[in-house]
Amino acid sequence: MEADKRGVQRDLSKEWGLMGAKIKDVAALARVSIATVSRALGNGPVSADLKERVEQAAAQLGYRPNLSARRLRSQQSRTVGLLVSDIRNPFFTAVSRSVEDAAYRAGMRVILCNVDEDVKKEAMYLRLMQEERVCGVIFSPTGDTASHFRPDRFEFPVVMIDRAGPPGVTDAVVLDNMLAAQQLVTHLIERGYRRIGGLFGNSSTTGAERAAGYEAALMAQGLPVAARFVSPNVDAAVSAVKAWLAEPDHPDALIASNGLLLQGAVRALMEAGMSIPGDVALAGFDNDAWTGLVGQGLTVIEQPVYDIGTLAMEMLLSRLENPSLAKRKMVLNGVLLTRGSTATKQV
Amino acid sequence: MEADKRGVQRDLSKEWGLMGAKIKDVAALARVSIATVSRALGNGPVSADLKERVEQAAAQLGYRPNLSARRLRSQQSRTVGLLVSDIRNPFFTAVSRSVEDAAYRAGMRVILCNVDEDVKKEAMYLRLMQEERVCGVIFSPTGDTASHFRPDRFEFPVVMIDRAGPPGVTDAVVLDNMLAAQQLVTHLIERGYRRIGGLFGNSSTTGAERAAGYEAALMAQGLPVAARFVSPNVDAAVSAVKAWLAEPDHPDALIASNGLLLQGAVRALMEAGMSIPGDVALAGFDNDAWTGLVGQGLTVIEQPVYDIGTLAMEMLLSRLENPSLAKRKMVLNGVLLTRGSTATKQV
DNA sequence: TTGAAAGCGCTAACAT
DNA sequence: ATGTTAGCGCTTTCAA
Repeated sequence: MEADKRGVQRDLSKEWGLMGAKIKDVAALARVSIATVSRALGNGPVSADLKERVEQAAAQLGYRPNLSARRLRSQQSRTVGLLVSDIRNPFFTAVSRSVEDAAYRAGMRVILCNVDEDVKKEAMYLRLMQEERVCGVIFSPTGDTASHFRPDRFEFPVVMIDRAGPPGVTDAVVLDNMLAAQQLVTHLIERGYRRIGGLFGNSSTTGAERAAGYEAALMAQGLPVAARFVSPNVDAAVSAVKAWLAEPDHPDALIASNGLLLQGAVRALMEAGMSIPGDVALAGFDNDAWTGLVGQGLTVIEQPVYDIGTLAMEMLLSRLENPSLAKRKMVLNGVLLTRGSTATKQV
Repeated sequence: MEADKRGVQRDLSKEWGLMGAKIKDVAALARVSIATVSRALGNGPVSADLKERVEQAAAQLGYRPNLSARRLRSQQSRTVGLLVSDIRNPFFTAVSRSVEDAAYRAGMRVILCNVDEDVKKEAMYLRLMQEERVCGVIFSPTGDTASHFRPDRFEFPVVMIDRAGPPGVTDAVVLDNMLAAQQLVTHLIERGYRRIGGLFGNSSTTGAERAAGYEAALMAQGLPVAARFVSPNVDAAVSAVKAWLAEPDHPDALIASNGLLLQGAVRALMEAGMSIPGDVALAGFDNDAWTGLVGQGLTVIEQPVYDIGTLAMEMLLSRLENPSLAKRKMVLNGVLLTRGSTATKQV
């Protein structure tokens, strides 16, 4: 033991930033026990001079604690998982930034997983979250996962974002989708449009809710309903809208239920040589950066993206502190941004 | 606060019932040794019937191996880190998707970290990568990190993407930035533009290289050089371009060195009431989805985004297999997509 | 305040 | 082919 200590010290003092130093190397160099090192680097009670010695030794060795060992021993991962349905959707990148900010403020790490609207990947990632023993997961469920989700199968609490399941199953932070869609439709009606088509994602509760709001608003005015459901990606929207526009009595206004579909709608209209709003008015969800740059700008419902992430994280932390609390669903409101794409209809 | 967090963990395990089954529980239920369980679930030599029994027991208990324990014991994380400079930049989300695809094909996980063009965050994440004991890191360095980077301070190999440091320091996959910028400038000259301004990111080698190509192409033709450098974000570009346009002899064409700056330029032009390309022609980098939707479309250099991620991952894997290989830099070529924003100048 | 020692859950030598 | 056992690097009792 004595010999060991001296030997280590000799070897290490030569090296300037020896890689792969372990806690016992630091202990040897600082001539303290490994327990003292652990306490000095964590927040245990250590005398000032020992703490100083330990920190110096750690710095000299370039010591970095092994997180696997730490997590195994302490049984805490201080990590939350974030499963987003599609990383290419700016809505989710914005949310993930705020989740990460909030997590770091709370001293937690984030594992960001891109489910890519793929149920298999989603299941795989949920399994991974268990294997990583995360404290909790913020989750935007794909397809009908939201309705089938069994939180009792997981050892961590889940906060759903953007898409929620049945009430009382998990916590959730969502937009008031029905209201938002109604606002959009009402706005189009006020601007003089009567044949209003709706393009919705076919793989989320969000799409369904927005479709419901769309229908309700139209039926309240006795106007015809024409909702179409497609995969939530640009290409699917392009084909759907192109086909639609080729029909004789196509809509004179369109709403798209997320940023990707909205983008597809714009492309389809452009490729069909139609003007916005001259031939077809257009409105949608998500105030993605580009929506202000197309034509006279696109009218959209802006979601409070940053708040959604922050609130989801807060909800998760409060759930961790108080697991027995009743499940909560937080409903936020979007803001209608009126732009040129829904200018008053010219007759 | 500290006690709170520890308390939280204890409560959780009780509250969520299902105390995670461990390998010894599976062993007990299957009436085999824990080593047999480990082998049966991994790929050790196990007889068919025991393997069957183990798998059944594991399924029955909902057993999930503890990755921290596995990694600690096996001394390998099978994880690569991916540090991107800005997750809001579609270039990086596209790259991250391909990195992830390639990683999973190789049986590895990815930790995606958003550095947010912040050197402090970057240093923090590099530290984290060490603590996670990742096998390697794919890294888009911020600011002048690329030139100062000391790979010998890290225990893992690094492949830089998008931005490379001095030759021979790390592996890298980059675009031929000089050539691409020259192509853009040459194209504008051919289309009749003579006062060509350049807007470049001030915090990356990429911006600098593209500026160099821009200057070279102009000087070769004896045309005036007017390069400006700004933070690589939309708002900075908007202010810079607005101020520029207010000057008496402002450019009649502009190139922007990435998708974010290009977006800012479009906004500035629109807000200044200027037409593209009538008042000012515009071209840039990155074929982001929206660039085809603005006006008559924006002329851009398209990067092989998916390939960049795939190649970076391949390079990392080959480096892991053969650490002593000489450092390699792979240079890819962009493709010029000509669109309406650089239509021939009208006199 | 400090140190010795017992594991966290798992894999891999080494036995059988 | 299967079981026994020794740790991986760390945190955290328990003593002193």
